[in-house]
Amino acid sequence: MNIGDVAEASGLPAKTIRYYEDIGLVRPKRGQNGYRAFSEADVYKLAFLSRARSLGFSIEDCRSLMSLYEDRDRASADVRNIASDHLDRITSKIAELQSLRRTLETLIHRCHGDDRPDCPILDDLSGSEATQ
Amino acid sequence: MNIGDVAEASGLPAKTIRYYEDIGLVRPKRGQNGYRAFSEADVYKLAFLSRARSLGFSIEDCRSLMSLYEDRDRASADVRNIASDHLDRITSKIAELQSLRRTLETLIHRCHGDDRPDCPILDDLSGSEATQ
DNA sequence: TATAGGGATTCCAGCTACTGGAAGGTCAAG
DNA sequence: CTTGACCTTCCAGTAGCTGGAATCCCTATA
Repeated sequence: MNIGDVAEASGLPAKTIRYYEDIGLVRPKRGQNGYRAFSEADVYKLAFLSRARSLGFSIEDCRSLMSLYEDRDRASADVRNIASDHLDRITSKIAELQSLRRTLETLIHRCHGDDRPDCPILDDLSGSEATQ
Repeated sequence: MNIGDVAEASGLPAKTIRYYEDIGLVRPKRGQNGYRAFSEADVYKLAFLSRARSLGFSIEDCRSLMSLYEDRDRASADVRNIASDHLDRITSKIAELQSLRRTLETLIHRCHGDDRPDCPILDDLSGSEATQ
């Protein structure tokens, strides 16, 4: 299979697939013409990567998950740890963004938003008023 | 004021302040020794930037906010628009992360997390089961 | 057979917003 | 005069791609 077909099958752009090869996530063979020749297993791996990335796992997480996936003797706890850590990061990111949102909502609410020049948002940013 | 003092006063690392000068967010004068010589206004600007960045505004947002801040005739609506757009981005990011979190929670919950090799998380990633 | 197109290849650069580090200049204290 | 803290510039790297240029390969049609 050529890269174009694999791109379609895995849902990843060809550019991304080349990049994944660069960083050693997949190692397709090469045909005589120099084209990458992907096996079914490669396509599978790329689909796996696509799904894992869409779940927000980092490339390094994906690398670990892939090697666990390929290790038929791994403990499911290892996988769960990676996922749990990821979940924790997501949870704190959500909390952080929610706090930000509350602050912004307050500021926006206080700003009359017309063509007068005085603006509580800028006042807050400049430190002349304490918010948050 | 030298960069070290400004760093302390504004809460930004010296490296970051130099970077902000590079990209034209501040333009401190220079002393005879080549050191940056920051005015009170510069310190003010940097504190403004620090606060805006901590609220998650992008550098380009900050650039706009700063120029609005310096324009005594600007309409508060302009500021409010930037802040509202930012709020919208934050809101959708939160929703996205929450959806991710739900999926991950489900997967983690289904994984027994012991030293047996079978793992629903990897099964999902490999596409052998439909989740989400 | 020439050519046109659609793919494939490599490599280089750029995105965001810094951050680390090296090599060196400056200043104040002792 | 030396020491150490501070400052300078410049280069490279972070994450994860993405765009683009120059070139090559394959297939089909005139």
